[in-house]
Amino acid sequence: MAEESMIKREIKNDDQPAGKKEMMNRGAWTAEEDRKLAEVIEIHGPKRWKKIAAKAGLDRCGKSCRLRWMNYLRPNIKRGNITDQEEDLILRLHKLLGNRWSLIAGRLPGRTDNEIKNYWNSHLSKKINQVEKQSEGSRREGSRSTKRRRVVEKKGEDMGEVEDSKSNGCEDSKYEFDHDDFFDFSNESPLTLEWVSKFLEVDNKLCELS
DNA sequence: AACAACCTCAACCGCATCAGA
DNA sequence: GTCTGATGCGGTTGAGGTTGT
Repeated sequence: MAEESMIKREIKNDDQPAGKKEMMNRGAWTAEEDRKLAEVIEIHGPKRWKKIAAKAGLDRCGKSCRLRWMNYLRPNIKRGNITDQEEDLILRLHKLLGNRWSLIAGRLPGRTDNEIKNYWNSHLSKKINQVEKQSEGSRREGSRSTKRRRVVEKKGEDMGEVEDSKSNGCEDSKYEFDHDDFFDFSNESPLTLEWVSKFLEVDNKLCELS
C-alpha cells in the first residue's frame, strides 16, 4: 500500500530475545527493500532469514523477510487473476483438506498459501454461504432424496466430489488434472500423510456403513 | 462533494514443529 | 533426552481502495 504509511515503532519480535526488542521497520515493503532482499538471497540462498535480514541491512525481522520472499519475490509467483479452473480446484481441495492452505497452495503452482487464504476468505467463503443457503431452501422444498443420494451428497461435502470426478472423468469439472498427481502426497511430511490416511480411513468406513 | 460502509490483501502475530548442538 | 534457534503455518489485523448513499 502507500509507502508513506511506513512507520517505525516497537514491535513484539520473535527474533529478538526478551527485553532486547528493537525498533523494527514494518508495514509495506519498498522497492528498495525488495531489491536488497533479493540481492542477499541470490547470494546466500533463502535460509537463515535472521542473517539475511542483517546482511541486507533491513530493519526487518527474519520472519518478515521470509514472508516477503515466499509471497512476492520468489521466482514463478503468479499474482492475481485466479482462474475459474484454479477456483474450482481450491474449492475441491478445501473440501478435502480444510484450512490447510499450504497444502492447497502446494497443488496450485505459483500460488501462495497467503493468496489462497485471502481469496478464500474474501470470495469463496461467501460463495459457499450463498450456495448453502440456496440448497437449504431447495431441501425444504422437497425431501425426496434416497438414502443413496444422501450418502453421495455427504461424500461430496467431505471429499469435494473428488470420488465423482475420479469415476466420471471430471465431467462436471472445468479443471483437468492428473489424478495420480493430485492424490500423490508422497512429498508431504509424515504428519500430513498420517492426517490424509486417517481421513481416507474414516471416509472408507462411511462408505462401508452406507 | 462528503461521508460511511464494505472489500481486498499485504503483513503481523502466536504457536507448533523441526533440526542441530 | 533436552534445549534453543530457525522455520512454517493458520488466524487475524488494519491500511488503502471501492462502492453506495
